Amino acid sequence: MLFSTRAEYGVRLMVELGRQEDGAPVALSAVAESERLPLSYLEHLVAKLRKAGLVSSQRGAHGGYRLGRSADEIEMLEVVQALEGAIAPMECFQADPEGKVSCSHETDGDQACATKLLWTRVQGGVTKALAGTTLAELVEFSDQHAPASAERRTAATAA
Amino acid sequence: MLFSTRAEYGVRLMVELGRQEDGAPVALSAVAESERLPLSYLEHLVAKLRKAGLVSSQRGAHGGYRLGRSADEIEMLEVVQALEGAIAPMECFQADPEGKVSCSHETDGDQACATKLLWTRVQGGVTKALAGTTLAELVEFSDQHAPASAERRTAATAA
DNA sequence: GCATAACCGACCATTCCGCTAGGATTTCCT
DNA sequence: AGGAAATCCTAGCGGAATGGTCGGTTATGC
Repeated sequence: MLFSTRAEYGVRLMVELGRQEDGAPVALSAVAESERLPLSYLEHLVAKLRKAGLVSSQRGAHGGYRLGRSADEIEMLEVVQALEGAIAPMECFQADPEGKVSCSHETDGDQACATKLLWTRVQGGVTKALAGTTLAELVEFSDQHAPASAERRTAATAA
Repeated sequence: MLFSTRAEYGVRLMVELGRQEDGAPVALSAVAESERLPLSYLEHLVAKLRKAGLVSSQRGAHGGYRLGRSADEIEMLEVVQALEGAIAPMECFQADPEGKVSCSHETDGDQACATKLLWTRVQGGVTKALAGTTLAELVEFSDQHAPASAERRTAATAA
């Protein structure tokens, strides 16, 4: 498994927030209910998203969370990074912002273990996929394939 | 971390085997020494590679391991899969051979959670990177950047 | 027959994952 | 003023995976 459920749950959470057209904050309990995820676990995840500035919060009654900025300005790389930590294919692997990578096995002047070539490509593949997808895309996809969710959320209280 | 040290060590092992031009089998202890990896742990890893047919073994004195086929016919996707198991970005995610994906959240007729779009892209990115790299490439890279390793191996006994 | 090596299975310490619990704090509504 | 509703924070916990170790068995060359 490349990623843990943190990324899965967190992305679901972000999509749910993105579906809210008006600026009204969404309570975490509503997200937990409609996505059927444990509320107290979501609290931990949303904390990471908040610290990364991807969501903003409003405390107190009728409070909740909203996106930190417009959904089409949020690329999923940021989201996954906030949830899972820096993305590296391997323990020894560290990439600086410019995409340059370094490997901790490169001690004693010994440059470039052979695996570096491979992990660099993998790293490139996954970051490209993540950075090339915006939250807005996922929200749109979600609206197309599950337009009933708005009603589901209100109907859930009756069930 | 996308992958564990299993992939790292296992790939290093494969590269080391690939550097052996003649068909002579390489003892695991030699690999362990020159790569400075724990021998008994390597045994477990090489077992997975053998079961996948990526290496063949010769038992007894002067035995060891050699590549199951030519290095340029081994794509790294196979290697990593053998070591880490099926590659899926997420727990709920399963891809059949044709690349079609299914998500376990798609129960009760509910098709396609929004995250599926994202994970499909990620999956594509990493498998493309892995499948597009052959062991031969890594071996060549290794020969270029650390041509001293052959001498290092024999000199290691003196050190 | 002995050294060398591949094999195999059990175990083990540490860390991570997924989640719960319990509280404190802020805010709205009446 | 005083709930109720919500975010926030810290601590813990059971289970699984990680990254090994160890001891023993089998096969093979010299």
